[in-house]
Amino acid sequence: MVTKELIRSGTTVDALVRAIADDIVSARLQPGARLDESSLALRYAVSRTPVREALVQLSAMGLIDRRPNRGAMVAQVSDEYLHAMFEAMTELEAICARLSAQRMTTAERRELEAVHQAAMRLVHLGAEEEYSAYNIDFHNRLYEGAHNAHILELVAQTRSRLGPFRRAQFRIPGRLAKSWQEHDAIVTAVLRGDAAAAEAAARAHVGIVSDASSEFVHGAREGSRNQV
Amino acid sequence: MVTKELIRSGTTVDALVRAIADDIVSARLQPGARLDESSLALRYAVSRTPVREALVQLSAMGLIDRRPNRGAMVAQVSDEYLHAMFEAMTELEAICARLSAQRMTTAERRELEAVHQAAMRLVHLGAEEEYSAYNIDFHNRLYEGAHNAHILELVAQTRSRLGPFRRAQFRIPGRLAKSWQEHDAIVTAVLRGDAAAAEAAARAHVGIVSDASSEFVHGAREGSRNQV
DNA sequence: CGTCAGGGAATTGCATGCAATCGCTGTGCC
DNA sequence: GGCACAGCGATTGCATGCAATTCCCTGACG
Repeated sequence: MVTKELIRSGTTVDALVRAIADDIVSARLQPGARLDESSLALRYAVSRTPVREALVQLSAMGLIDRRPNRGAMVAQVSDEYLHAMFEAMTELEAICARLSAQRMTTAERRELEAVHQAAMRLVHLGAEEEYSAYNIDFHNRLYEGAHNAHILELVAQTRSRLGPFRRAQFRIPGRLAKSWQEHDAIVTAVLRGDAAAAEAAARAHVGIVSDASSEFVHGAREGSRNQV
Repeated sequence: MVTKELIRSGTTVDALVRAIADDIVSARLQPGARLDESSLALRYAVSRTPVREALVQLSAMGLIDRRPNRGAMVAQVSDEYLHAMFEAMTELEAICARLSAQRMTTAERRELEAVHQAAMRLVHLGAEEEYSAYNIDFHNRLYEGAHNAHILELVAQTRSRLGPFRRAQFRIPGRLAKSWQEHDAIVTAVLRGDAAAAEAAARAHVGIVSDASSEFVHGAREGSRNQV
């Protein structure tokens, strides 16, 4: 393992959290991998103290599991818990869509539609990378449109924990067009201020994403069963 | 400030987290109060290292705010954010009620009804303390009946952060009977497996609790306005 | 041959010490 | 009289060292 330069923007601990979280979300560190303090300290050229604090934070985020006197490991997410997170995400998306339909300002609605319409081009081009960026932007707008800071936090948390299981969503053929059409249904309902329709559309949308990701996960795991 | 004996069941850090969190939730430590590491270390007769780790955890829980090189203070919750938390709680309760109606096992349904029916006596007696315990039990059963571990976590988090603002709910005259009747509507719907009715009943119930607590908070603050 | 007890290495948990940063106060200048 | 800057005290941030716990390996006994 090569020694890494730590980008110290802010405190050392924050930088460590970002670095390790990134390694986990990007699957460079796989679930179950042990994280011993000395190695991490050596690797990032810091002492064990900030490493420990970073591990505490990562544990609070749910990205790692820490047991007293037993060290830390990348969180093992059971199939059951993974399903629970996707289900929770579906519910949160539905709530945000409903509240967005009720509460978005005129400016927010206008921008949502603009971003969404602009993305139609990406579908035709089949630009997966760019569409993925738009997809994140689109959902963030729905989360923020709900005008509820706490729900925004719950969403952010759940999303970050789902991070390791979200890749390759748009690799499935035809997924881009389907996603855009589902977004379109949400946008239409939100613009009309139709809360019930927005909620229903959001629920249908995320449900499909969940299924796709879930299948991917099962494939990648090659049938192994894990527990929390 | 008197030195406290720390009940070390588990690790020192966990005990510290529990002790400090309890002080915050029980309002012995008021929002905005500074938490300097040396004082806490002295007070609980430990070194600054475990205190720091405890503060990191409390910060992750949202109970305190920590700024680099500036120390920690008990979280200042703005009225807006407080409202957001109550609204989020309403949504979570609604989800749990709906899922409980769909998913509770026969045993869970039976126990829910038994606990609920037994509490009728407490209403007649006006036993606020005991009713409060039943209330927590009742809601926990709904949260667990949803059979979704992640949503359970989101609920636990939100509840703990709402802790400081939840006291004295049942001091309002007639609140016990009203609460029980609202519970009754939820129980009836859940037992029937009527998801929509359960969700609606839960939404109505928590909404009222929120209002009651919110009023209490405003009174206690004597009109002072805070920010996150 | 399997099981259990004991000892040692490795790792975590906590204490302590030093360096760095922040905020406050006092002084000088405009 | 007010504002800016420098120095100082206090507090946080990080490094290091020691104590405590766990885990694993070895060996003896059933």
